[in-house]
Amino acid sequence: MTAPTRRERLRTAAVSDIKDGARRLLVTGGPQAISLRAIARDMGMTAPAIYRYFPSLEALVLDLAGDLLDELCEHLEAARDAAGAEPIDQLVGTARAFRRWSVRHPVEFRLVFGNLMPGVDAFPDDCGYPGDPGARLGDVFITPLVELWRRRPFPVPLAGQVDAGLTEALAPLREKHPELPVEVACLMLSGWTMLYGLVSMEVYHQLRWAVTDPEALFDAELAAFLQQLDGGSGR
Amino acid sequence: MTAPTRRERLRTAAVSDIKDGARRLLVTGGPQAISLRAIARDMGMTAPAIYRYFPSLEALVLDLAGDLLDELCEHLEAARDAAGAEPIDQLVGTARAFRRWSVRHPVEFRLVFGNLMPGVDAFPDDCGYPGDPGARLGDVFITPLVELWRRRPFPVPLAGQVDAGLTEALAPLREKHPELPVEVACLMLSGWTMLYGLVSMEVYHQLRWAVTDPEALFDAELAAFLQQLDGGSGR
DNA sequence: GCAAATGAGTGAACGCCGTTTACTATCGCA
DNA sequence: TGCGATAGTAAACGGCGTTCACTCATTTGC
Repeated sequence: MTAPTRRERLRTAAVSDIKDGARRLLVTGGPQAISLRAIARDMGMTAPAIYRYFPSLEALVLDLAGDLLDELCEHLEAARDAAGAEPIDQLVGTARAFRRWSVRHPVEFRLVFGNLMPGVDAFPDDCGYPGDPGARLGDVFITPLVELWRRRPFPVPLAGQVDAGLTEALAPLREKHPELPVEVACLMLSGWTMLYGLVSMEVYHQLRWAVTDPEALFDAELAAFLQQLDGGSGR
Repeated sequence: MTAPTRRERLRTAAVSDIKDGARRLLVTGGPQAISLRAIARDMGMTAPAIYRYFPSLEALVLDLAGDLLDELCEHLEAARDAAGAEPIDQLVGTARAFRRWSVRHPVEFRLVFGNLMPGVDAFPDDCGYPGDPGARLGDVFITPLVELWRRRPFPVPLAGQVDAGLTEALAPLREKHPELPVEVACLMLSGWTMLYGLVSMEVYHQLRWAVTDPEALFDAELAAFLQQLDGGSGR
């Protein structure tokens, strides 16, 4: 690892200037407002210059989405680490942080999770390799849950009710966490579905017909879910 | 109601031709591929002619989204009515039909639920007035559940655990269905969250990292939810 | 039956956009 | 000092939504 040359410094500065401009446009005008010409205008440049740094607009947006996902993951990891040593507290903190970030950054949430372009997606089909941002997001939630199960296996609902077909269908998830019984994997997915469903409905304003304060609903559903993981510990 | 004039017939025919073209572009190229010029080209016309029928591209897409939502609702109502007289069977049929339609029409699902443009949304903030397509979608699921509760109130989880804040937050939903206890309203929302979350994750390919066969997971989660509504009936 | 009004459609234009190409000036290194 | 790599430019192409002035057929009212 050698010191970056002057050229390299200028280049990375330009790259981050471009991405800053893209994000500014994203936040003020939505994903559609990101355009090479507008970014270049803001920087006092012409549009073709950006092609020295990104092969296309789509590549730029993809890169930006990756940064945003990283930012979200750091936010979540910080919240988890600040929540104390109890895995269940870590789950509460991480879930609340996920909602908070999403509600405060609705446009960014849309870019990362909204499947706006093919390829811009927090969940690539194959997110197995280490360092993959999708896997990183998953791990923030999975790690405390696995630790909770390791410390004190809780009485899992539906024990023994999961049939062979579902067991086989869950193969990708189970390969990554062979230590978990299939019922726990199932419970985990159900929790993630609830979390993702509630947050995206709130971000997209699809709960207003039913609920005035989405946070109250979120906290209640979160508590109900965690109760399932808390086999008679008397909390 | 008088018979439509020749002019009116030609006009409605042109309108539906335009929307057919828009949908064809939507299905083959995604929401971004809908363009006035492409629609006009397919019809052997020029783009400005479409402004005789729609005030803007956005209005056209909004109209198309409304049609698609109606189509989905009809699909769901047909499935519900075909599921027999038992409310719980109706819920199974409707939920499965929702997943089926969404998986088979992923681009349409995206246009209706994906919040692509401000205003294109199955869930307007105020969907109270009768005939509203958003309310119609809700009713397909709510009606059987209300009927189930009317026939045989089931032991509801969390009975008495819902605090005043959540009760107040659920006001919009409860005003529409005052006969339901707040715990049932809460359960209903939790079911819808699961349904919507699972289906949109499947449509957006955000489950591939965990599951090979999303239908198996869907059926399992659906069964687990319905079990909560089925207080000891021994089904 | 004929003139006026209405409606549908066209072509040209404006200002956006992504992207490519050819060209120029600058920077870093030998 | 000179040379290659790099960053930037201007011009152009084709596509887009939208507006405007205009033509032509159809309908309507007298």
